[in-house]
Amino acid sequence: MLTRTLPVYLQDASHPQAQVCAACEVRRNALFGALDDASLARIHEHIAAPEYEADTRIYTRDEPGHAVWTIRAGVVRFERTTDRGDRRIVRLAGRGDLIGQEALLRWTYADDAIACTPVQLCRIPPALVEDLSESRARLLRELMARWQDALDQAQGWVADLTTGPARRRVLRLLDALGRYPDAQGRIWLPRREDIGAMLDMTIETASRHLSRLRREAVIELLPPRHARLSAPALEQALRAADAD
Amino acid sequence: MLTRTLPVYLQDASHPQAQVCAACEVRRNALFGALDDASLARIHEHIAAPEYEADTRIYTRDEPGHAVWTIRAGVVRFERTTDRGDRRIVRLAGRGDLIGQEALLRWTYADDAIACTPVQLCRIPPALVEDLSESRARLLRELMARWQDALDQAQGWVADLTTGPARRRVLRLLDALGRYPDAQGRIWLPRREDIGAMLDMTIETASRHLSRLRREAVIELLPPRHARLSAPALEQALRAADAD
DNA sequence: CGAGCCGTTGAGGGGATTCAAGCTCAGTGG
DNA sequence: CCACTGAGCTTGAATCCCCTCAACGGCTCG
Repeated sequence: MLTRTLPVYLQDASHPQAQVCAACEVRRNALFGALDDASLARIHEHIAAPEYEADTRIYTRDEPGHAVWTIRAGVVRFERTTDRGDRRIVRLAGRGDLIGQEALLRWTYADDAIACTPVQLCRIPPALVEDLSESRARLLRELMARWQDALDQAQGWVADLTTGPARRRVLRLLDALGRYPDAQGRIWLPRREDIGAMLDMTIETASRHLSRLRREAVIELLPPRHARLSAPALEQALRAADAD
Repeated sequence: MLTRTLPVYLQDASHPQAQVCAACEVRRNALFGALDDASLARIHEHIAAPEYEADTRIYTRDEPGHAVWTIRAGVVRFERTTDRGDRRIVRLAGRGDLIGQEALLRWTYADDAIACTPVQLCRIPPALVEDLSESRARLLRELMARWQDALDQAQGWVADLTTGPARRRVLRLLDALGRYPDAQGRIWLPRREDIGAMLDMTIETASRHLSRLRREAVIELLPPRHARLSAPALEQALRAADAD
């Protein structure tokens, strides 16, 4: 059955994974669809095809990334735990998607990856991809790092800025804005309408909470569009909001 | 002043951008920090250093990407408009960050990028990066595409699944899950607790809205963990929820 | 059969939205 | 100089949606 769909020169390849890879129905949509059959033949022996049951963990956040995977079947979810302690699912991935790309940078995984349904994967060692891109490796690594940073930020945004009551979301936004101070140590404070667009709340709710934080001496409003934060007060307020 | 910090062989380079690039204080953290001075000298003449005032647009969603930028100073926000018509800010970027990476794939931009504060940028044509990575171009392109897809999904998650009242968020989740049907045309339906973790709501709220959608014949619950959607009813319910 | 997990439904309270009024401030023109 | 205007922000009151707390039913499994 299977061999009838294989190119002739692969029909009696020594390694059994050769047939699995060459016949893979998602290959044309998957990462290694970009490779020709000859290149594929060189690497297929290093690729495993593990399966996971529903609700089993594929990898764990902060764990060193030893593999990147392609999803051949099933649904995978990415989870994070907020400082407040509650679990947030920040993304889903399905057939044809690539997961654990951090491993190509030799980074630790940025999320917990867990099977939602029974899943079939292709497990690819990072060295395999690195071997294929020998030149300008440093620039490419930098580029991939930027991409991963952006993705990490986007997922962190979900976990931090869309979670919990309005006061907590405002505090976390101020914390994030505190990382971009200007020369005078002030932060850029968005218009209330923009805060609403960031945190999914009305301008009235944003205004009420900022006013309250001003009365609590967490923030000093410096209109227009600027403010000064009290780092200790902010940290304390964040801990209080996360504790509850 | 400036020339004193330059390597000798660059001090009298013909193109003025040579000095700007070589002296750039963010260079060691920025994308082209990975390049040596010789490579940098070859490309600097193609890099512009534009500035934007606050609240001006750097690029627009769906516009063909003709450049990728590094942020030298200031804060940039990424915006999307939900189907419902409201504006959502899905990410911020600051000094040292790379924005508009889609352009390296010759894709259109995935978001509106707008300056929050006055910003100083480095504008890099995609051809420059492509010239530097001649071999295995297709695999690298595939890889970058995966990265961008993941980022796009993460930002779309913010815009779609964390916006608006609970009923709307549940509907959008069902719509997303509808893209991963199994062989019987059923979808994987998360446990109520997982729906809560995805949409930032309690299991009771998730259950109430699913029950209501069942009574409205939008969804047929097939416990455990599965369901069947009525595509037309779902679409109609989505439009109704977005209209309001 | 009882224990435990998962899901559903109800009652009550609290927080966010909605609707509305009034404020500051910059720009404009009488 | 000051009235006028409009944008942005603040504050209040009423409403509504969602959360909290609680009880209960179906199901699996020891």
